[in-house]
Amino acid sequence: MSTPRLPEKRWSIDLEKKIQEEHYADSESYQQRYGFKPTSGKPLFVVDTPPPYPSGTWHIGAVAQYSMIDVIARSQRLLGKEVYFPWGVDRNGINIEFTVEKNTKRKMKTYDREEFLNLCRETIETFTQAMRKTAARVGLSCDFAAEYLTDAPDYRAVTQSIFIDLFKKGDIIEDLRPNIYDPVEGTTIADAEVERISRNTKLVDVKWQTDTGEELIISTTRPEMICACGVVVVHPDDQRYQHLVGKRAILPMPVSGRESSVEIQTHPSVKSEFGSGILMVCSFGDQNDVAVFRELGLTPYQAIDLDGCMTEISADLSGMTVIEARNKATEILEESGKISQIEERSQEIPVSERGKNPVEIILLKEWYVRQTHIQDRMREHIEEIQFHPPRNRQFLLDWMDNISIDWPISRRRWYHTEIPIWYSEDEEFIVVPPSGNYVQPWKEQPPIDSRVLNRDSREDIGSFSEMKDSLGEIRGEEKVFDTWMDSSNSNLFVSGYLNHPEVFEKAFPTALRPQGKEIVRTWLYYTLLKSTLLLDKPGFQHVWIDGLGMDPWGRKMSKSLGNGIDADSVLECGAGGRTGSWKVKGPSGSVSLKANKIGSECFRLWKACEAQVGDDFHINPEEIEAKYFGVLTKLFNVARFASQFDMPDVEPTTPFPVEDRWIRSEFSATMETVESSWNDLDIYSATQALKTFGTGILPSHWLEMAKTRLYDGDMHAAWTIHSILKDFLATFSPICPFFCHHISMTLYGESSVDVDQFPTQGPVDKQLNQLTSEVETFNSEVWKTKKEQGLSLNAEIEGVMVPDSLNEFKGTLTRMHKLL
RNA sequence: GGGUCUGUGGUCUAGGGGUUUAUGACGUCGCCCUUACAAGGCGAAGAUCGAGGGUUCAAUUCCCUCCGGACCCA
Repeated sequence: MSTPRLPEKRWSIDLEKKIQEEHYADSESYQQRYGFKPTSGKPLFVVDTPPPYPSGTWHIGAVAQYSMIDVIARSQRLLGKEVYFPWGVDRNGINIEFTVEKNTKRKMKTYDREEFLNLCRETIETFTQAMRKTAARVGLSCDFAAEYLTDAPDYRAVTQSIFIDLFKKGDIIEDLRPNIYDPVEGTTIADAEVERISRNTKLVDVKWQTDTGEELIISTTRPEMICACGVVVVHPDDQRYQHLVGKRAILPMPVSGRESSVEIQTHPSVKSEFGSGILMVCSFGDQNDVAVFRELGLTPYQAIDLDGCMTEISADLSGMTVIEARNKATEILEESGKISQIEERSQEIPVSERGKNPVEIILLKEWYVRQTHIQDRMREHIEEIQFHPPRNRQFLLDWMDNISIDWPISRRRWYHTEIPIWYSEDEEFIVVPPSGNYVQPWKEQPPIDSRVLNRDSREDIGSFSEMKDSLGEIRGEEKVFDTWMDSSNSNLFVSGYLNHPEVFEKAFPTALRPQGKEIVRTWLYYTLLKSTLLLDKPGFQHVWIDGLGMDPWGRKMSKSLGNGIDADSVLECGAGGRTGSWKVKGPSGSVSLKANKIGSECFRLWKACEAQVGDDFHINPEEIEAKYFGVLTKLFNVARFASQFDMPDVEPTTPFPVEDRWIRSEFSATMETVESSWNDLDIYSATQALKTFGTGILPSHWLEMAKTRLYDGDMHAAWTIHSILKDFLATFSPICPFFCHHISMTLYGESSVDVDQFPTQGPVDKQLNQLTSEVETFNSEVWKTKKEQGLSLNAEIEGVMVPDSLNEFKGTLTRMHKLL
């Protein structure tokens, strides 16, 4: 008997790391293996990888999702597709600005703009490096050589070009509109960036008077906004107040530069049961106020300025911050006896997602992408996209039902893509750069081949070089884009839009958008909006929306709960014999979790097996190890066992014994399931099928039958085990690439990760497959009988009969169980 | 307050009107070092499918209400 060619007794994290490092060490062979070769002639499959946002450590839930995207990319290669699995890093945005502000303890706007941008770029680069390392460690087969950065000139140029195209088409407009504004960070934000937090506020019941001397009580949490009140409304069906309608209510606070009374009207949005049932509508206390103002055709008052301070119209409150003004207003009202009651209550208030600052609604001139007019067309396109799981399409449709205003895209920040526009001195004309340029209007002049457009009509007036002197002193736009304006091009960029038109033609709609469900309303929605506006096409063929990683008790992992688990700690668990331990805050106190070995292969296998796409998944390192490391050990040992027998050079031509025909037919059935699952992007089913076959029926039943023949050097048995194992490794390698690579290289000198055609097996023999459960049952019975009789499993046994239905298997079963 | 999704042995999961005495895995218990594997193998126990109603000849599966969880919105 020869020694196994797999010398290691079992799979280990150190072995895994060694393979991983070799795998990524030589970039030339790496690119040969995983680089995108658009001219290969194979059908293209472009993955719109979510470019991760570097922020220090990578979240374990995110890494789990990326590893599944990698499974898809690898399985598509296996199916013969030319896969582009890009590696991008999302580096624009307010987060990195905050990080720099925090690190240097200095606010952005106290810096020179250029100096601040450099600090951002340096900071984000260190985070980016750490991320690339984790990406390799978990086995991502991205095209790293073609790395794209969303803050790089080539990427930003695409964003700017798309902006100009949409502007020329009339899909981007400038307007003075109420905007959601973060006064602390000094920038406009979009609806999608607003979140709500619960906070205690004072609900003040203020006594108002009508012009006829009647008293009415109006409850408000924002007495400082009385100066911006445009109307007082009651519900049209509220019998208590019908006599008031049409009268005027006198503002209980002094105001300056405006009327001191407002009309009383009706509006259906009033909740009669809330407070007194009378509502003051201010410009702009909240979104409802905005809607009422628009519907009633009222002229808004500007009560808050860009610094978040009260304006002139608030008279005595002028110049105070909103909070100061609120307290002062309460004080003034109290002194003048106009408060009947103050109640503490908790209220949900809107804050900015990033800065957690209470937001205000302010009238500002901003840039918008028009979106309300195109919703129906978008829905038609969305119909054509295949969602995984199908139910998650609903997240998108629900969000779209709520779209009522256009998308504000300009921001008063710095580390973002600049709005590529210059204004003529008289503001009538704008200058835009030619497509493909990245420009920074706040510090540069327009490129010489820029065009001059009429600001309102968008008509092209002429070239900048010719008209230069007639424009007066031109002014570069200082504002930048919302980061989603960049992110929502990712599918266009990776599919070759503008830069590789010949690829784009074949690659769009982009094959796959994989993402988490928490950013459906932003990333997915905005991307689809753009493909509809720009190309009138669906942006994708498939959208794959995964669930969220949760802590072991089903709660979202977050810093504030202290229940987060760092990705590297899981991937490195077991390396160098070091065990992993985690302290996680559970619902009742801290819990210690321990694991001896996990690593990338076990981690990927766990995610592939544990949860269907779209389901939230609990992350517990102890469980990952306990449930899935054994699977690797088992498979490794099957391979190790096989590795002591040589594979015959050619398939034996003499007939195979029934047990070999049977297991090959079973394997064919498994391969059919696996192939169709990979085609459907169904990781779960593919993995389950492989696991069941590889750890169950193959070793437990067939191997036991074939053992003797293998030891005797039987060619049929050797051919059977190797041909199955080789194809098994190929189809399993999307899930555990390093594991399969190592075994296949050692045994066959070819890597399973290089297989680019789904292995074809012989036909399924239905009649043999029908005997499978009988074989399993019979084996179980014999094992059980031996146990009951106190016999060891390899002892001879008398009186057991092979049933007639398994007549064909009589010989092999008799030998296997040593039946007498 | 509203919407969407979700609730299956201790844990995680499959299934989805009758073929189900509900799948598999982990854990538990018992037995076994059997010429790949004790980081193994074999076997056993363990679930009135969240609760309550309804539709039906038949419900874990469909509908309603409630309870719990997640996400989103106002």
